[in-house]
Amino acid sequence: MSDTDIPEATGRAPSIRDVARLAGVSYQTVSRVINNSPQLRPETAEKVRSAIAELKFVPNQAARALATSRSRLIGVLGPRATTHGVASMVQAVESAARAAGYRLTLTNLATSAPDDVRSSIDHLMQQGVEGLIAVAPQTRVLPILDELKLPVPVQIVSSTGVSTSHNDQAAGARAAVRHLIELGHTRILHIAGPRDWVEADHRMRGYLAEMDANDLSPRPPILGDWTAQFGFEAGIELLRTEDATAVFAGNDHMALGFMHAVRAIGRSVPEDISVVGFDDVPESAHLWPPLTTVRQDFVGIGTRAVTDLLTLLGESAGEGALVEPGHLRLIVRSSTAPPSR
Amino acid sequence: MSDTDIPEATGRAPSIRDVARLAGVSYQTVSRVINNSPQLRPETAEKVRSAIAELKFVPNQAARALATSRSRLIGVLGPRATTHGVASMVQAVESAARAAGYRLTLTNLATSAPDDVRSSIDHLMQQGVEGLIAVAPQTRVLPILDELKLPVPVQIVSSTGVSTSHNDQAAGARAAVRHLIELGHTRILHIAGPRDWVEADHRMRGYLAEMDANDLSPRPPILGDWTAQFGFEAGIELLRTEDATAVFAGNDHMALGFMHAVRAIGRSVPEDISVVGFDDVPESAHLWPPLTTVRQDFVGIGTRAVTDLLTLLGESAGEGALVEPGHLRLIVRSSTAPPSR
DNA sequence: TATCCTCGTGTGACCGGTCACGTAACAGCG
DNA sequence: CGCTGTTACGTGACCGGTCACACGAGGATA
Repeated sequence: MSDTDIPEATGRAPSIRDVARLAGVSYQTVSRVINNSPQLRPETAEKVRSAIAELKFVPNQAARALATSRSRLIGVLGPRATTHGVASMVQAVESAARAAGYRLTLTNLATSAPDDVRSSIDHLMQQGVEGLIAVAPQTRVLPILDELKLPVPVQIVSSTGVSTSHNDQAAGARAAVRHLIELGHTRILHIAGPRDWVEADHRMRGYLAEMDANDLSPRPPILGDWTAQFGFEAGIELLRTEDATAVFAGNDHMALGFMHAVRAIGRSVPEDISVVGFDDVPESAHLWPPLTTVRQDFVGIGTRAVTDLLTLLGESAGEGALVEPGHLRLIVRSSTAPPSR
Repeated sequence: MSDTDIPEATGRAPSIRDVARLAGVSYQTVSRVINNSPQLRPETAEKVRSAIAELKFVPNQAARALATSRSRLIGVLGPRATTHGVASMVQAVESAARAAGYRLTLTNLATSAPDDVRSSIDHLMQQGVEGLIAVAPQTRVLPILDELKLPVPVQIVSSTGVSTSHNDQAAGARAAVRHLIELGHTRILHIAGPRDWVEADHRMRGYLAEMDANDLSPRPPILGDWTAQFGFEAGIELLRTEDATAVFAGNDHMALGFMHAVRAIGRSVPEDISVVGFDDVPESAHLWPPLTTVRQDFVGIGTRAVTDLLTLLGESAGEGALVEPGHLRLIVRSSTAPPSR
């Protein structure tokens, strides 16, 4: 407001040198202020800060990245899915990353074909990401990730658990199947997720393991695509050919579609057939009948993936230490009951 | 493979000067190759390309952004919602942006409180985004966007339609309500979305307008939060106090919760009460009863938002011209029927 | 044969920060 | 009073690209 009303009518955005000139200091001092270096007289810092405010100066991240060779960018590789689980995990990743001062760049796989995967990863790498988070990757994505030998750390975040080590995912599936067994069911089917999803695989293995542990013979799982539509179609088919009293579906959507099929052929859940889902999407409590399912801590998993990745990046664990994501938990509602026959 | 097996054991990534040295040309020539300038002898280009391949050279985007003052970055401001609609739009935005050679950076609003919104937008601006896409913003976000006078173009993408001009959103709501009226319903309730969502507002207005146009007195809409849980609770309450034969819910989830409430008090859909939703999430066809709803072209809307933004950024419209997103369409299923009384 | 133009390529400066120093001013100390 | 150490700041080079321009070779033209 001293000499001109408009401090800078120019086209380009102000740089630290513009700020320095206005504040009457050197550009290095401005740099110190924006990095809050302790070695500054408070009055100097204040002068600079007001110059920054006056010019509406915003540090140029590209320049900073260039000078420091640190992009503070994390790439997210998401699947082509619009489910509650995936969206929750992505959001959790975003807020955790932002809280830690990292930016996020997002790509979604068009398909899981190797070329697509490679091109998505390329796109991320070209941006100079410092780390990669693969959200709920299909199994065929993993070998590609390996084979590419990326120069940055990669973290997998799936409901399988953050790292491949604690896959209590299978445990969740076993709990679901055990619940059915304890109710007295013996002829239990499994509608699984797509062949190439890690989650699908683990849940299927949980089903097989639990059946086996109880000396029940599992039926070969049907491989679906996570959609209610598939659950419906598979249900129509299965109910014609199989004589089962219970079904464990790989996710809530397929369970929903299956329940539709049960009704469509004039039978009912849980009187004629029990159904268990997986995920506990927010709608599951309100389906008809309310769905017994396995709840997951999507947010905890996503958050944990970021803290783990940051550790890999040599970031101090920081506040909050490492929070263990909540465990999988069986939620019993009314889609399951003892068999009537 | 000539002198050393490992072309470059060094720590830093190769730069155009490294490539130039290996190819025996100047760094400028390398720059021309990666920008495929036409003024190059094919053999020279080939030499450079093989050097690039050998060194696994990847252009540094930060340096490029710095030199050109173009970040080719688009910021996405998403709401805190994990719904199918939002996720679809974000994915559509992502693939359209990538196809046009832009990168994407993502932020999710923790809440719609002004400070949160400002901080999210700041975070995006600090990254030097060239444009902003606000996905399904709450109404209170819009004035903030205005007030901030951002130096970059902003595009809203909501099911309201891409720009504020073609909000056939209200038309979708009117079609839903008209459907109920044509079936013979007169006492029609509306469970709306949250007060501060643009979508909620438009759908509510559509409800009011259509009731009015048919000389029916609308009941004051209940403002919900998009969740099935709310639909359930509101249903329990409404069914006790109101004497209606039909309900138009602001989205499918609330409709689902409402149907749960209807059953919970021992009545049934559509015999005792008809229900219409909005969005047509993939599950709606498999609910019990299958839900009459209004389908939206989320992907079309998201894609269109990007092409519009790119036009604002002075990008040639490019191939594919401007595709008009599909219109809203009423999908009649079995949750609606003529009133029995 | 001198002049001009075009094509293909090289040179220096610059984008906006950061880093490693250099250097005044002032204190404490023997 | 000279020496060293610390504090608070300034200077030059550099990160890895792009841009404007320079320049030599060769063909067309006068």
